[in-house]
Amino acid sequence: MEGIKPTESELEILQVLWTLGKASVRQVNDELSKVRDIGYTTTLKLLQIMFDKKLVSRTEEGRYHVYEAAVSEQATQQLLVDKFVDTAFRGSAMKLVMQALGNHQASQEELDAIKKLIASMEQQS
Amino acid sequence: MEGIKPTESELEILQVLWTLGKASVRQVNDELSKVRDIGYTTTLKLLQIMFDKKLVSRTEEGRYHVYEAAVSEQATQQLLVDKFVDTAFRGSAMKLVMQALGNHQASQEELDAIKKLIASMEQQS
DNA sequence: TTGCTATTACGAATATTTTCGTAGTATATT
DNA sequence: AATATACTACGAAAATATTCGTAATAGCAA
Repeated sequence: MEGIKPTESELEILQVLWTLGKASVRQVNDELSKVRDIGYTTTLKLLQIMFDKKLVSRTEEGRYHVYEAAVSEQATQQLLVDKFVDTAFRGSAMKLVMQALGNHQASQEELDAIKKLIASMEQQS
Repeated sequence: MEGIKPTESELEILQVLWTLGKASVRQVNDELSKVRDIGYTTTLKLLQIMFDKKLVSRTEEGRYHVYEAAVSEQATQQLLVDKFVDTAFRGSAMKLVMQALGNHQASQEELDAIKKLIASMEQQS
């Protein structure tokens, strides 16, 4: 079903599409341009490549194309986390969790959510 | 002080060096070969590139070189996590934590360690 | 000594990713 | 109608990462 890892640039675009839902090349490019220098045709080309890879879908809306993410944020993030744990943490997801947890600010709500998740994990075993 | 992100292949090599401590090109190559096909001169070249980038240091031991990681595992992982959180989780480390936590096995010891860490974070605020 | 082996240096081929120029086409504007 | 504008398609340049071949050198074995 899944399995193809987006490149950095492709991920950037997916972020935009996950936020906007549907978007024209122009809209995507406008969003990217807020963050960094990028030409219109670069964005276009990326979307075309992603279309070939089936990372995005598109519909002809009149004369234009409207793009949409074809992979879910959840599934993609899971894929990336899995690979990342392997390459950067030698397979230890918990080391990653500790590292991420230890070096970033977390609100009480977030901490509560994690505690709840841990509690539910302890149930199972 | 730091800041340069290793490529995938470079990270593979760092993993080996973090495990072995010091190692010759031959030793590093032997380790990599266990995992995937890679020629000796490829490993050599990578180590030379990493030496230029100061990711590894080396000493002349007789006629050959002995390499050693010049960046710590901790610091490198932190760098990678930071970038990863940005590109894959739009800056939300907690989303990463939840995702990693939710989809991997964790022993009771690991869960306890995380609970302890969370408790100490709650203290601070 | 002569040849075999293990090593380093280095250039360059290959592969991958990112970027953009140019051409073609359709719509809007004057 | 002529021109300007907004888009798509596509090839290819540029940038980055990976791979390996070849040459030079030093030690070792015969």
